[in-house]
Amino acid sequence: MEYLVDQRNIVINRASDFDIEHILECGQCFRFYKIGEKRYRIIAHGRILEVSQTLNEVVFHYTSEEDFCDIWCTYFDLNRDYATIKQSLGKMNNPLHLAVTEKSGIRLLQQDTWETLISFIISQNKHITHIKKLIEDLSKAYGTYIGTVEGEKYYSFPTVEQLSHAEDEDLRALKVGFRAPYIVDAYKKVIDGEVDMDALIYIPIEDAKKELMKIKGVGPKVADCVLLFGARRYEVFPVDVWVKRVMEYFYFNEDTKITHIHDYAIEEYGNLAGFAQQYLFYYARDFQIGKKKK
DNA sequence: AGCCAGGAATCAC
DNA sequence: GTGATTCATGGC
Repeated sequence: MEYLVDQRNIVINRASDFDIEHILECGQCFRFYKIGEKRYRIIAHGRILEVSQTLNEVVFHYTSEEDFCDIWCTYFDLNRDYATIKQSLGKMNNPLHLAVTEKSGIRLLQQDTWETLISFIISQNKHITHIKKLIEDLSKAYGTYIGTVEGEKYYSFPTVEQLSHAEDEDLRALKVGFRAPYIVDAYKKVIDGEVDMDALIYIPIEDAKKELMKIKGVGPKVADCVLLFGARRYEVFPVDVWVKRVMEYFYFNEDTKITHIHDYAIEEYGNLAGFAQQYLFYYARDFQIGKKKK
């Protein structure tokens, strides 16, 4: 996308298929804070960024042209043509058309694989609000101090090395509960090379999934999330409670096994499965699709 | 107040 | 191999 440099702000006019609220609130990332209407503070790649959006423009605040080109352009996936993706998905069937229309500003962030691994290990059986808190606490305890904005101190997500200083009991003190040994197993296997995070980007998708599932506490769903949100493997389809509900609601009309939903979606959506999943997930969660009323 | 959460390990058969 | 139970915690 074309952009302007305005002092320390980068301004994108007529940003297409970009809604900062959709991008951040769709459940793919956790380290962001809403500080106003369509204005967010984001912690990523060891930096603090603010993004605001109005009808005509998106502004990346307090950054440089260098960081915008080297980091944020990639992070926000700005060079991908989402209009074509949505067009392809939208004409597949009605539910997808509905989801991509309603959540038209989603872009899949290119996040750090290590951060997504630990984040989604933590995510299991938890509400998103609590996941965000735990990741923030983990960053405060083991990450690097980045800076202070409006009296608030911010810390980067801990590296493998930094997190390796946390023992099981330290992690339990941070209230990660039964996930503590999972986090320990993750950094051990990454440090000793038993799990190669860098290879996830290019090895065959089934091998990549198996590689991640060597780690205790990493099953099919967490592995798929790491591959989709960190390793930009768009051919996966993570199935969580919301995706299960929305797929049953729109496609199956009865209780359906997760494995069947997964295999069906992979077949149906092909190399756009990951994108389809994210539109569906956000749509389902926002509108509480398929959730039992009290 | 109690239910449930962007699941996975473990156990029972 | 499939299905039920358990796990730790707190937001809603």
